[in-house]
This record gives sequence, C-alpha cells and structure tokens, in this order.
Amino acid sequence: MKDVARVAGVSLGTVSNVLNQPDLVSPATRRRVVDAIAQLGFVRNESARQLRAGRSRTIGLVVLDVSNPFFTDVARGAETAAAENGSIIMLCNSGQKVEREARYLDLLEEQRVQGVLITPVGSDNARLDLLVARGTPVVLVDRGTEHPNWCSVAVDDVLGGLAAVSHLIERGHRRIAFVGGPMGLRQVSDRHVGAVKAMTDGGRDPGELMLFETTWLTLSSGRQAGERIVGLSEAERPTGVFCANDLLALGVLQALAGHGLRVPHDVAIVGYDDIDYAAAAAVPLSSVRQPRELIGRTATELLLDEMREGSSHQHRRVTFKPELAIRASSDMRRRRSSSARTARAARPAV
Amino acid sequence: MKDVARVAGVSLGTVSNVLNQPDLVSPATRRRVVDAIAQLGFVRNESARQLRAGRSRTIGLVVLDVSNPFFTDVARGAETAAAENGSIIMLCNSGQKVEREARYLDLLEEQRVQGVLITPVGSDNARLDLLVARGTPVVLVDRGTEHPNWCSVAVDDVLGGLAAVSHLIERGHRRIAFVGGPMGLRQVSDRHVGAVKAMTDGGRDPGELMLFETTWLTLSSGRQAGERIVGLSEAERPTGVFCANDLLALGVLQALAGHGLRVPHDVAIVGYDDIDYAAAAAVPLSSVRQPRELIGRTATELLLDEMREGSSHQHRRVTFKPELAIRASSDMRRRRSSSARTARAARPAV
DNA sequence: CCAAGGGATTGACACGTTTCAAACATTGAG
DNA sequence: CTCAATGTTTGAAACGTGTCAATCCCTTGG
Repeated sequence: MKDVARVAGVSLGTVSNVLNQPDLVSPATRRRVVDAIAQLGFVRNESARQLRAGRSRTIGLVVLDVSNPFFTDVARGAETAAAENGSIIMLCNSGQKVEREARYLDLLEEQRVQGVLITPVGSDNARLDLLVARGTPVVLVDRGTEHPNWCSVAVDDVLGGLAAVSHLIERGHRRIAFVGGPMGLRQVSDRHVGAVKAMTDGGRDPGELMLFETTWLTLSSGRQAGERIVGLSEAERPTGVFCANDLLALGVLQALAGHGLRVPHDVAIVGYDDIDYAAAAAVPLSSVRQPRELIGRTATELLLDEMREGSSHQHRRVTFKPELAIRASSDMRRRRSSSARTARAARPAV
Repeated sequence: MKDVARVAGVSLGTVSNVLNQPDLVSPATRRRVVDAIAQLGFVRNESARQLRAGRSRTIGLVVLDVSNPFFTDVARGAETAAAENGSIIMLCNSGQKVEREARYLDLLEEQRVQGVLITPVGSDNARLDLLVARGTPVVLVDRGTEHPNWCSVAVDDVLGGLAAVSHLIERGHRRIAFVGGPMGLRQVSDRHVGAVKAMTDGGRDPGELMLFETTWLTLSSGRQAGERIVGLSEAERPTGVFCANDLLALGVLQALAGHGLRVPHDVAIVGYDDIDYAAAAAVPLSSVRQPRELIGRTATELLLDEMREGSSHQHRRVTFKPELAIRASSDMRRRRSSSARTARAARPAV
C-alpha cells in the first residue's frame, strides 16, 4: 500500500480510503490510485486487515466426514449463505475423531474466526463452552441442544427414526434391526430412540429391536454390518433393517446383494439423509429426508445474526421435520407376493 | 501476550520465546509463563503471526465440485499430507464457474497462502500465471501441463478413455457413445480424445462415436443425458456408453433403469474415477480407477517441496496410469446370451 | 474581501506477533 | 578480584492495515 501511495502520489490513508470507502475520495485521485494498484499488481494483505479488525471474515464449519454427501450438501448451503454476507466458509473434517476436532477448534480460534458451525463428535461441551466464553459464537449443526449458550439447527431425529421403523412395522416386518453407531453420536442415539419408540407404539417389545452397532457411519462400516446380517440363519435374520444413515444402508445393501439376498424381498432397508446416491442405488433406497442445504444455510444465518445482534442476541433452536421417502428398498408388504413397486412416494413423516 | 507477560512477571519477548523456542527459556520462567497462559486462557493470534511471518500456514485447494466424491477423496489425501507438515488445507469449491474460481483465487492470494492446488475450470492460465509471478506457487491437480511455471499431478486421461472404449469395442459394441462435458474441461476432452483413439485403433470410423455433451459433471446432468439416450429409437441407440465421470454414469444408469432398459443387456456403461458409489450402484459400475487420495497427497508434497527448495526448485510433472475396473455394467459380450458376470476384475489399463 | 462551511486529504497510532541485538546475571578460571 | 564465557531476559523495531482527529483547500454567502 505504501508503494501504491507513492506511485499515485497520495498518502497511505487515501489508498485505504479508496479501498474501503471510495465515496470519500475524489474521482480524479481515486482513478490515480486504482491505476497504481493495477500497475503494481497490489493485493491486499488479509492478515493485516484481520489483525487490525480483530476478527477474520472466515466461518469455520467442522463436519464429521467430508466424504459423506450429506455434509457436503450442508457445506454448500452454508457456503452460499456466507458468500451473500462476504464471509467464507472454512471446511474442516474431524473424521469423527475427538483429537482432530479439538485441533481444528484450536486452529479456528487462533484464526479468530467469526464463528464456528459444528457437528460435534462427542457430547463433551467443555471445549465449545470455552470458545463461546472467549467470544467466538458457536452454532450446533444437525444436533439439537438444551444448552443456553448457543444456537442450533437440527432435524428431529427421534421423529425420523420413529417414521422409518413405523414404516417397517406397518409393512409387516417382525424381526427388525437397527444398524448404526457409534452410539456416542447424538444423531445415532436419537434415531435409535425413535426406532425403539416405534416398536413400543406398534405394540412390540422394544427389546426385540436388534442392534448392530458400527464404529463409523461409512459405506465400509455398512458392508461389515451387512456381512454380520448375512451370517445369521434365516430364522434369526432381520427382515427389516433401519440404518442410521444412507452410507451404512448402501453398504448393507451391497453386502446383502453380494450374498444373493434380495432387497426388499428377503430384507427391506431404510436409510437416513436421502443423499442423492440413495435414489441411484442398486435398489433405490427408502430414506428419511433432511433439508441438507437448508440446514447449512440456516446455521450460517443464525451465526451471522448472533454476530450482528451482539449481546442482545437470543439464542435460537431451529428444528426441521424429516420426511420419509419410500422407495423400492422397503416398498413391499411382507407375507404378500405383491411385486416391489418402484414408486418414489415421498410423504410427510408420521 | 502482553497480559501473559504481566501476570508471569516477564517481558513480552520471553513469552514469545516460550511459545516458539522453549529451550531458550529457563525451566522456572517457562513454568510461570505456561501457568499464566493457562490461567488467562490465552490463544495465539494467527493473523498477527502471519502478518509478521509474511505467509500463512494454509494451502488452498480449489476443486470443481465438492459434492463429487472424487474431489473429497483428493482433499482427504491433501489434508493428510498437509497435516504432516503443520499446514492446513482450505477447501474451495469453484462449482465449475470461472467467476467463483477467480474469486477464490483472489481470496487465497489475499490470505497469502503457502500455495494453491487447483483443478482449473478453464484453460486460461493468465490468472494463475499472475499468482506464480507474485510468488504463490501453484500445482495443477488432475490435469497435466506443458507450462513451465508449475508442477502438476495428473492421470493419463487419454489412456483412460482409450481403455474404457477399447473395452466396449472388445465386448462387441458397435454403436458407442461418449457422455461428458463441458469439452472445455481438459479432463473431459482428454478422455474424449482417448475414446476417439480407441475407435481408430479398433478399426472403426471415429466419426461413429456418438457425442452427448453435458453442461456439468453431475448426477442430474447424467440423468438428462440418459433421457436423451432413452429417447432414441432402438436402431439409433448406442449399446455402449462411456461417461466422462462416475456421477454422469450413475445418472445415465438411473435414467435407463427408470425407462426399463437393462444394463448391460440393452446398454453397457463405463464410468470414470471409480468412486466408492460406483461399485454400490444399481448395477455395479465399470469404471476407470484413479488413485484419488494419492493425487491429493502428491500434489501437496510437490507444493511443499517447491516451497522448501525455493528458487532452485525444478518443476515436476507426475502422471499416474489409470486402471480399468470391469464390473457388471459392461461385463457382457454383445450378441451372446451369456449372463452378466459380476466379477470385480481390475486389470491394468491397455 | 472575509468568514464559515464542507469536501478531500493527511499523518500518526494501534492491532499482536516475531526477531534480534543488546543488556543483564551467573559461573568458573586465572 | 577480574574477566571472559555462557545462559537468560529484555526492548524496540518491524509486518500492512484501518481509523480518526486534524489539516488543507475550495466554494459560497454576506
């Protein structure tokens, strides 16, 4: 900037004004400065701006798994909303590891980000509380909270789990399994709670709900769970499987197909998230749909509101309702010989 | 830091030493400083560090589409390599838009990133040349280059296209189509060139290769292309389709299935990238496999090398060979009634 | 012709670090 | 007791901006 000022024959302050408040500068000088900038190929130094401003123009988004299309869709929504505000999203992948999550939070705090949007790995709030206490707003993504110190955007996962398993029960399935994990993840445990509730509501013994716990929410974890299901005798084997997310469901589907089990005839499957690949799967996958981009967008907007409103901000909790999309993977009435329909019926949950 | 210094009863310089060169500080004072830091909850200001250092510890990665699992895998590889070096990856999504790409490059340059890893949208090098001229190293990802000013990591896309279409020809297909676009993307045009070459090598008229150009490399673009294919009469319809990437291939597959066409019986499909969902598709998808994480890792390492070596750096071009993974979607000999095999044969290309 | 007013420009300071020469303290040798 | 050597600690000077009170210059009304 000093060079620009010299070349344009003006003071440093004027250059700054041209960049930040052009209206204050006369057209003639403005022109000279702009030319000098072009001539020298001057590029603003964002670090210095941040240092001066005290805050960066970056928002941190910490997700569980960038390879999961659910999260990239959330990220896209967040990115759009941030761009409208001149902010940018810094995408961080915790990979479901507490240490990596902590490392990224450190990094983000050191960068003095405007705020953090996060789907936390654990349920330990201490680190996040610290962040908030030091002045970095936090918005919980894809998880509700009763915590007074932050906003949250979530989908009612209990309702989603309920809808999925109610659907399986309604279709006549008796041996039903839940595939998902780790249970430490709130999304997983909530969906499980919903599944259990559906059993109760359907007049079943909730203890009957079989549980296949997985370590990750990935395709390969799903394949492993699928192998375990395949390994069971026909009498033990569940006929309806609800998976905590679509990646697991796709993995299970792959494993079953690999062993010659037919979906939905031998085993029906319902996933969660309704990622684009769900409808494109070997057997189009029934799934509980979440408004993925909207979640990201809303979380970002809550954060921006919080920043603007300052101390007068009232933390808000936004909860969306999930929708069950019924496709071929579960769309067959048990104990009937009706052929699987492939209708893409999407209907409101519950 | 000033506060820490005061509380610990030392000077500012000492606090800095504790943080950066602890060995220089006596254990006793070091202890006092560390305690003060903990007590005050002091967090380094990365902006100030960067300002002082002149460079950030961030590496920019600009990809065409974060929703494409190919790129998230590349990102994972890059992230791992960066972490080993104490750097972090900032993931930017150009969404195949030139303006967004330009905007992100501006942003990255303003942040004084260590370097930029990029899969460019266009073939206009001017903006990147500027970056390099001003001192920000650039590594091209997933695209080769003859340009002297930067390193590149690529996969031989001509070879990949060649392998895919040769495979279709060898399986007895006569009407073959290429689905992909925009042709402005080097990856797409190279794969197309390979496809044309395969026609020639197979003794066909390259003019016979049908072309379905798409706007994007996405599932929905694939579905649209699929609809166009379905719309053709049986006599015109290609029996073998090579798609420029797996998302397109999955889209085509979905459209065909939706209209009752059987894959591979009526139409065989080969994709590109071999993303995880390829093997999990409705019909497991034949695909040209690229070492996705390795691409990201290698690109990052090239960049770090370039930074370390400074002006003595020799730009390098790394090229990987793709491998064709043959699965059910193309694994049937034309004009024979043999049933589709589901073998997961992966064999070296060509 | 003067004073007041207003737009345009300036200059100095602050932001939070790192760095490095200089000052200081301690020790051991002569 | 002095000096040199070694090990610690200090203080001040950058780094590149944004801000804001102060100054300058020009116009306008009296």
